[in-house]
Order: sequence, then C-alpha cells, then structure tokens
Amino acid sequence: MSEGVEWALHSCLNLAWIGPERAVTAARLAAYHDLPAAYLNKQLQALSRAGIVGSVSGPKGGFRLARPLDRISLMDVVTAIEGPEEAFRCTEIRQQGPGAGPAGAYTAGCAIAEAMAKAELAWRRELAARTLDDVRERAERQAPEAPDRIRRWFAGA
Amino acid sequence: MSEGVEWALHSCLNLAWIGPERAVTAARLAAYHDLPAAYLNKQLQALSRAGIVGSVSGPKGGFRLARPLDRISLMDVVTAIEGPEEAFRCTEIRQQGPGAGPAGAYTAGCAIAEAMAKAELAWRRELAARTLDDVRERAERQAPEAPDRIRRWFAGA
DNA sequence: GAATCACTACTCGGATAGGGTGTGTCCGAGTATACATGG
DNA sequence: CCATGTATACTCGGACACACCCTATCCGAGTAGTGATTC
Repeated sequence: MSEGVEWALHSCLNLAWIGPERAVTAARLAAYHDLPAAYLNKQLQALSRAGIVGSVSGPKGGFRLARPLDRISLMDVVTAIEGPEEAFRCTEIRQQGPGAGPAGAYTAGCAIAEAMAKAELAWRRELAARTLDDVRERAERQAPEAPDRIRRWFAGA
Repeated sequence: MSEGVEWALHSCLNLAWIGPERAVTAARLAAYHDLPAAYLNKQLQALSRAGIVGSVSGPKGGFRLARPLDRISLMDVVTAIEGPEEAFRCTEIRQQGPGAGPAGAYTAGCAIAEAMAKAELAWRRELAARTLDDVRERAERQAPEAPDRIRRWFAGA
C-alpha cells in the first residue's frame, strides 16, 4: 500500500487538532514530521479532490478539513489516495487458451474472484466502519498532551 | 496485488482436478490458460518453497499438490506469492521531526496503525477461513462439467 | 483622507524526472529414460 | 537374454533484462495583502 496513506491520515488528525479557524500549508504539515513537502502536497491534492479537505491558494492559504472527523472514515482516505480499484482483480484467465469452455458458459462469476472479493469486502467494511474521530479519541487517551503540543507548534513561528 | 496470485490459485485447482497420480509441468499448466510459461514457473516455485506443491525435475517431472485442497487456505497461497509483510506498514512518522514528543513517550502503539492493522486482520481472517476446497466445491456447482474437461485436456497430447 | 490600482509575495495545482518492485525471459543443475555394450 | 554404463532429452531452479507505478521535484496559475498614486 502506498506510503501516502499514512501521511494523509496523520495530516488529517493534525488538521483536526489545529482547528478549522485557519488553513495550514502543505509545507508546514510536512515539516512537522520531516516529510518531503512537495510530495505531501500531492497527497493533500488527492484528499482535496475527494472532498475530504478544502484548499485555498495564495497567502494565508493552505488546507483545512472539509467536514468533521466523525464523518471521515478510514475507507474515505484510503480510497482518495489509492484509488477505487480492488486489490485483487480477476482477469478471467479461465476464459483464455484451450481451457476456455464453450462460449456463454461463463454467466456465473469466477469462484476464486468471488472468494477474494468477499475477503476484501471484509477489509473495506472494517475501514468504512472506523472513523477518524474514533482514532483521534484513542490517540488522545494514549497521549493526552499531544493535541496541545501540536496546536502550540503550529501556532508558533 | 500481484497477478501471480490469480494464476497460482487457478493452477492449484487445476492440479487438484487432474489428480495426484502424475506431475504436471509448468509449461502445460501455462498453456491451458495462455500464460507465459517461464513466469508461471516462477510462481509455482514460490508455492513449492511454501510447501503447497511438490516439484520433481527431469522427464515425467512437474508439480503436484503437496496436501489436500481442504488443507490449503487462500491465505496460504497469498502469503506464498506476496510475502508475509502487511500491506499497511507504519513508519512511525509521529516520531520524526519537530512533532516528535519526549523520548519514551511512545510505549503505546500508533492508533492509526492499530486501526489499519485491525482491518487487515479481518481480511486475513477471511482468507484463512476459506480453503481451496470450498472454492472448488462452489466452482463445480457452477460448472459441473469443468473437472472432466480439464482432466481430459491434460490427459491428452 | 479615502479610494483605486498596480505590484509583490505566497500557495496550490498539475506537469515533469528518477528509483524500486513486479513482470517477463533465459540458461544451467539435476534426473529419469532409452539405448548401446558387454557378460 | 540380462545387467550395466553412458548418452540424451526433459524439467525445475535461480540468475538476468524490461516496464510500469510509486516516489520525489519543479515551475506556472491564481489570490490576498501592501504600498503608491490620485481625486
């Protein structure tokens, strides 16, 4: 899985802790975790296209969350970065070569593809059920001082 | 996900239908679905290393299943081809840059990584629960004539 | 003094190179078969 | 005729190129602020 997913998730949480009052630039979000600024910008663009964050150009510009954390699921972020394609894609090799049966015999779906799709569905269901607010809550329970530290750092120079 | 997974799964089912009496060469398995023989051979090697299939060299050589289908899970095949690494790997960017808190503050796991790992666990659990024999049964119910057709083709020239 | 306008500085957005992993191919190591040879 | 040794053909196994996508970077489009200019 793309590394950008991890960056996007952390950045969303940071944006939430900073608050929606002012926009934060990609460069600043990147500096906070020592990430390449231009590349993080690319990931944030993807989040923007997906409607997860809003963006404004120019001075005082930057990114901010487009909706509250409890309305953003892990699935939303993963889909925004990785795309909507399934990990396992059936290429219907059963219909290729001498192994292909009579035409029209393949009305039923490939049993292998179905089994793989079912497993992937379980994964997606789990991701869709967990919102970023759940993650935030757990993170704050583990490190209660983190939100303040983050807010202060981003408020400073 | 690697395309080899699909090939490996179909090949395992084909091997089961052919029967354990004689070994089948990678070239023949590949020809059945019009796949590049040398590359399918590579995937079968991975299955061999994982102990899913057995291999013998020389004339009359080839591959055959190392154990019955009901003792081979989808997870086994995926792990054999893709490797044991998790799809989402946490690089602990929360400990990088100015955002890093005091040393020793990170005894608890990253909440993001935990949530992603839980989803992936659901996926793995589903794959581990489904055996190739389940898939075979469903496939035979959808196309009852397929096993005979496969057996005949591999028996022929 | 206030309004208008041009200028500047700053940020996102997409277009542009580089590297690593999957994809595809090739040749050598090893073995069962077939055949020639000798008893 | 039977046993033995040898040559041979065939297959797996790993080493070797190629391609595509992720990673990383740069420059242009657009905007808010600032200052000068004019009424």
